[in-house]
Amino acid sequence: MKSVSNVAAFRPAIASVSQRSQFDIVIRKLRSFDHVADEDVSVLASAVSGTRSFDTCASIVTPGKTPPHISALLEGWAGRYKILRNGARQITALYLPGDFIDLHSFLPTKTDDGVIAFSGCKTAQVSHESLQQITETEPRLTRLLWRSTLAAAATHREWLTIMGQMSAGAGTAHLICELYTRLKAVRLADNHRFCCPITQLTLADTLGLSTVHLNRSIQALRAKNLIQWHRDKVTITDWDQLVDWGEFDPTYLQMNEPVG
Amino acid sequence: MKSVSNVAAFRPAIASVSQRSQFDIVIRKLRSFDHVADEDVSVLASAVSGTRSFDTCASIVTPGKTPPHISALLEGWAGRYKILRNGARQITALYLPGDFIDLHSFLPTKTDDGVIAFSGCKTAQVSHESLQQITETEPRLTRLLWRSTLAAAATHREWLTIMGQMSAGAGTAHLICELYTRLKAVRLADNHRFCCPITQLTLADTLGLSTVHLNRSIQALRAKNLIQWHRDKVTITDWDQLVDWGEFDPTYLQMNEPVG
DNA sequence: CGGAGTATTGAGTGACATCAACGCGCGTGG
DNA sequence: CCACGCGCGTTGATGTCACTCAATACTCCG
Repeated sequence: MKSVSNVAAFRPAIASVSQRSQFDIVIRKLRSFDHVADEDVSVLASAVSGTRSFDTCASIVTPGKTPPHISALLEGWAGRYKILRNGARQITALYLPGDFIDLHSFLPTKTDDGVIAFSGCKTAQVSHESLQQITETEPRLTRLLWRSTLAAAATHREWLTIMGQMSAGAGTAHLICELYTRLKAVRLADNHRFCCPITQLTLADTLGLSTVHLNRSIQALRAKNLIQWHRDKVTITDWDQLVDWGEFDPTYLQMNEPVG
Repeated sequence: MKSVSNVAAFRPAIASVSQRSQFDIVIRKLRSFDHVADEDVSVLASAVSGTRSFDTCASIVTPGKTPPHISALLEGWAGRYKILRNGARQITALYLPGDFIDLHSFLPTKTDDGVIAFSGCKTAQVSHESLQQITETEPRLTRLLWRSTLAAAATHREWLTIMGQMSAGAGTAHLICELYTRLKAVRLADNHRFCCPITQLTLADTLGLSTVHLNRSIQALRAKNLIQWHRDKVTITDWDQLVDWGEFDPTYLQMNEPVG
């Protein structure tokens, strides 16, 4: 666990034009699931009360504390994690731009896990009250938001399969396919290339591997000419084989458009 | 994968008195999360269109097929699973009496996993249309159902932590604690004893272990005098130590009452 | 130019998997 | 009632994937 300097910049409560256009990424994400009515877009966008910025390694949600609002990620990568007594850390979710981070927190749920920024991040906030109101008056939008939490749960199940049954190499391939597919859905990746701002340590904690072994798994993928990985630039040089090796089937991501 | 003889017994669509009392277990489960209004109980119970019975090893949801209705488990244990090319099976969820099995299926989600009965099971059905209607007119009940899917997601994250970071023995201890706690919440367990109708093979596929190693993990727990396990009867002889060894914190189960 | 963080490599160890055999309880059929 | 077979639990021997420890490179940054 790194230091936790939370550089939060509160904005005025009235959604500005620029704020709204930043929020587009969230709409793009929701549209990747299904058609979204313009009216629902308006309702959701106007529910945003402000944005916050986080430095790398800043704590977005502190373990054990229920945040006073729900957040959607506008920029950067973040992740949910849990720490065990021996210091081991498991990343249980990776949040990419457009993802809701803790949509579940508006229901009086308790969690003992935290959310950390893996790169510089910006989030948009919606108050619990606003979301509660949406569930009262906007059933269609409510179903859409519910659905986005269900897609997250399906991703959890896929990761369970990776960790329980797949080899380190296959799991790594699978995760790379997932990240590319999710980024592409919000137009942050294309041509089998994407920017991966997180370290191998983070990826290792996600896959339940040691950094050493993850590194060797990545190198095995390189040796097979399936990927290139230089600093934070990842290029998938053989998508079909990577998909095959990782047994990646994007069905669980619930997207309505094909991948390529 | 065993044979799949689906002995389904359809009942008339009008909920009978006995059917309604069977459905009580689902209400008990929902009440374990939060207070449930009597009106919501009525609405939900009247949405039940019938029950079905399944033999051990019967397929409750066939992989790849979207079921025409959603199901809640009234009796028996079931589980969601995914099979890989090499035949490896990962159990991604264990369903106990009172749990909704595929509450997510009413939203047009696709899944390539299946649900299988681990013991004789009975389910109650609610049509997608009824559930859709509930989301239109019953926001409070909708939030409650949403919440139950969020608790399932939190359980997935806990299992990710088990599989990624915990030893086989600690993970086994954790799962035993979880099962007892969940069963106790619906009054199917007490006094640190419960009936576990599933085989070690199933538990091993849940924890991502081989049967041999799971068996040795269980025996280690026995040797420490933490549990007794004879046929399908499990007795936790030292709850505090089992909780400690498995680092079990029931927070993620979202229950509003203490455990003991 | 030094230092911190990250990536990479090597060597040794350990946890868990695999393979194989045996016991045990239970249901079934003779 | 017993013989048989099947599913499941248990045990031992052996193999291997991934972890740990440790050291070295690379890159960025001050």
